[in-house]
Amino acid sequence: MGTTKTKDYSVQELSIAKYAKALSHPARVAILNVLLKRQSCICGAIVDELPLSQSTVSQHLKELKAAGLIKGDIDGVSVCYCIDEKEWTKAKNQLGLLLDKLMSPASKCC
Amino acid sequence: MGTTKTKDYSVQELSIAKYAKALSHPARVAILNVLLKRQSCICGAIVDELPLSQSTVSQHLKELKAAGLIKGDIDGVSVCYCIDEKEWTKAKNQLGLLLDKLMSPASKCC
DNA sequence: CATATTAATCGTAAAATTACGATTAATATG
DNA sequence: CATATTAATCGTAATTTTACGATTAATATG
Repeated sequence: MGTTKTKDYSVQELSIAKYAKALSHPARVAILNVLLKRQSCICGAIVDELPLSQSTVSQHLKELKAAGLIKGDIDGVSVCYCIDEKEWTKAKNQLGLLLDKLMSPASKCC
Repeated sequence: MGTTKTKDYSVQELSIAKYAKALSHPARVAILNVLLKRQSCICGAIVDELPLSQSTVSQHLKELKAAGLIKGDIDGVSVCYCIDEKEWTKAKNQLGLLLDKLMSPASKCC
C-alpha cells in the first residue's frame, strides 16, 4: 500500500516528520549549506555546486520550499533562493524539543 | 534512476541526512516519543500504541536501529527497545549545528 | 524581432519506502 | 513435549522518491 494516514499522528509528530523529511537527502542538506554560507543564492549557482542536473536540483528546491524552509524570489530571468528564517526557527525548535527530551542519567532499560 | 552517489556529499551532509531520514516518518517519531516517555519499551507495547501492524512497526524499529538512534535488548521472548543515548547526542549535535547556522540579522537576499 | 539564458515542469524509468498478512524462529508455559 | 507468545523476516503490492533529458515559459540581449 505505502500510504500513511495523517490523522493517526499528532501535530508534533507530523510537523517533525515534515522538517526531517526535508533534511533527509544529502543533496537538500548540501543546498541548505550553500544558502547558509552565501549571501548570493541564485538557483544556477546552487546547481553548479551540486553533482546533479538542473532539473533534479530544481525538484529538491521545490521540496525545501514545500517544507517552508526556503523561499525564492524571481529576479528577472533568475531566481534567488534563501532560507526562510521564520520557518527555519520553527524547525529548529520542533526538532530541538524532541532531541532535548532525553532525561540523561536514568536510562533504566537496556 | 533514483540512485544517490554517496561520495558526492560531505560526511556532515550524509550524517545529517541519515538522522533526518530516521525522523522523516511520523510513525518513527511516535515510536521515539513512546521510548522517551516510558521506561518500559517492550516491542509489543510500542505496537499497541501505534495504528500500524506488528510487521510494519518492526520495520520502523529496524530503521531507527539502522540509524543508531535506538537499540534493542532481547529478554526472553520479548525485546526491550530504548534510545541509544550516545548516538542520540550525536544526532542532536549534528542537526543542532546545522539549524543554528543562521546568522540572523543580515539575510540580504530575498 | 531573433536568439540566448534561466529555471520550472513534463515524461519517464529505476529504486526505495511503506504497509500488510503469512511465515518463521525462539523462547515460554501448560 | 505440545502449545502459546513474541518479534523478525518474507513475499507482495501500492506509492513515493530520485534522477535525467527534453520541453516550455519568461525574461534578457544582440
